[in-house]
Amino acid sequence: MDTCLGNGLLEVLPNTELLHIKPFLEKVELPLGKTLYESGHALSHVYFPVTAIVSLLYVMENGDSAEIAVVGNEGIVGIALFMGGESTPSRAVVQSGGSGYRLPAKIIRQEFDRSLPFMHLLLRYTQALITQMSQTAVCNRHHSLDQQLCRWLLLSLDRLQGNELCMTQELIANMLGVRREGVTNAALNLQREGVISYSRGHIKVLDRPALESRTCECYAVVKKEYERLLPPCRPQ
Amino acid sequence: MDTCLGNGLLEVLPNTELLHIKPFLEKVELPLGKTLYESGHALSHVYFPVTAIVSLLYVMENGDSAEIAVVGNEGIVGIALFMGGESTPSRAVVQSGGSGYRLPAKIIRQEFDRSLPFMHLLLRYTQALITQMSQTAVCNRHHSLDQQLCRWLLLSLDRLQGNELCMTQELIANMLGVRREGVTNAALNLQREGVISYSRGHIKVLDRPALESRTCECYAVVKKEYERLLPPCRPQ
DNA sequence: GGTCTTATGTTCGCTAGCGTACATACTCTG
DNA sequence: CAGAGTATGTACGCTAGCGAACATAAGACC
Repeated sequence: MDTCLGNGLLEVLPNTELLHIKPFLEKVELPLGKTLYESGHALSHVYFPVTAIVSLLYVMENGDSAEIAVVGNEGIVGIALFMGGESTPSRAVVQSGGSGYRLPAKIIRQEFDRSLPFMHLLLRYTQALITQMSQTAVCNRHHSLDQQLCRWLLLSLDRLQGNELCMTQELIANMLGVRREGVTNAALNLQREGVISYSRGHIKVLDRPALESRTCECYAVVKKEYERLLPPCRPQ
Repeated sequence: MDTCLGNGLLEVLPNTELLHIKPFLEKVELPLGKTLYESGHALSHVYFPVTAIVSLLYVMENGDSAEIAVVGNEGIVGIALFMGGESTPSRAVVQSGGSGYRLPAKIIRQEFDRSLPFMHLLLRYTQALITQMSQTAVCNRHHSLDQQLCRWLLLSLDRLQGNELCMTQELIANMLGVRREGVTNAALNLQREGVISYSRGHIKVLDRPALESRTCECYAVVKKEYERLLPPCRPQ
């Protein structure tokens, strides 16, 4: 079925609009660790993740990094292409391997300018993304590593099927911009309480409500904003 | 002169586009502390600051706050109106009193959808704003209060004429999301070195290069991105 | 089955920034 | 010019998270 592309943005797109870009949509595998674009480099495609999750992260001069936002099958990677900048000072890395679609830069720009519904959809998504970025800033400022780990797990979980994710503590530390030992500590706390079980890169979430009760308000704010701005299914 | 509106976005707008919105542009005073919009409330206008500076900040449930970004005469306040969300989970507060223009929600939406040049301009600005937000997240994660104060002073300075700004340490602390005492400390350091002089809400920057050398890379990243995305003057 | 690599756990001293409490000092107002 | 209010300076103990060094353990590879 054409309607079951697996990416939220593509799925809510009216059929006429979808037909325009369909010929140029290319299914791609997005293996863990793959860099979709590099800071300052012009983008060649936008990506619509399906089962993959992509992290937008900023890498500092000294190598330290921090995640700005995360994109899954609800969104699109490469907003700079239709926003007009061609590039951003951040990097996009596949945080959880999977599949997705990509669309050449030229096509997305054409369609964006041509079709108001398409444009409005992408802009609403962009606004949701902005909220996520803002909340990341707030969270980085005010909340504990424990809380942030919960938020991060929940955001990732929402973008996956199932309750398991493959991710070493080292990688999570990179995303959160903290020490690996800090993540170990926070993860142990959660494990001791039976909220998750962790083993060499495999995290199983055993008690999601507990995770939600331990995280800060940031998670709920972002989630609510995504729900408000992005209707869950294609209009009939 | 029509070309001397004093707001960067309005000034680079082609004449034909400017004529469309001119009748609806209303000059307004923006006194210090005025709230232009409140978290979650639908916006009635967008604002184009001229001599004022506006802070976008998030206020947490417990009252703590954190600045997400700052907007001066290079930008526009209320992007949610054309991005499609109508509201945001943040608040816009005048951080430095002055003047500006405002435009009714309906007009900005109309013009945005009608005129591609106008749309592209606003979207490029929005991308610059996104960079500022991202960098705020990074800075909150990795940099010291001293560095962040320098960044904040520079960002504010860039949006003002002259080298003086009116701002108590209490207010700066609110923006940065830190304790007032922390700001006192950082400001004292700068004062001792002759970089600034501080007196009851009046900050004079005595040595801007010194300020730039003490701040983190975040300031330069944001500044460069604004320069890249927003041409400095109206095309002839 | 032994070795190598990678992932996770543990420890220790250190520092930035927090929370709190209070001291000073400028400025406005009566 | 005295007193109130506001802005800034100072001090002290506390904690989260850092940096570094090292210990254990689970797969992976031969």
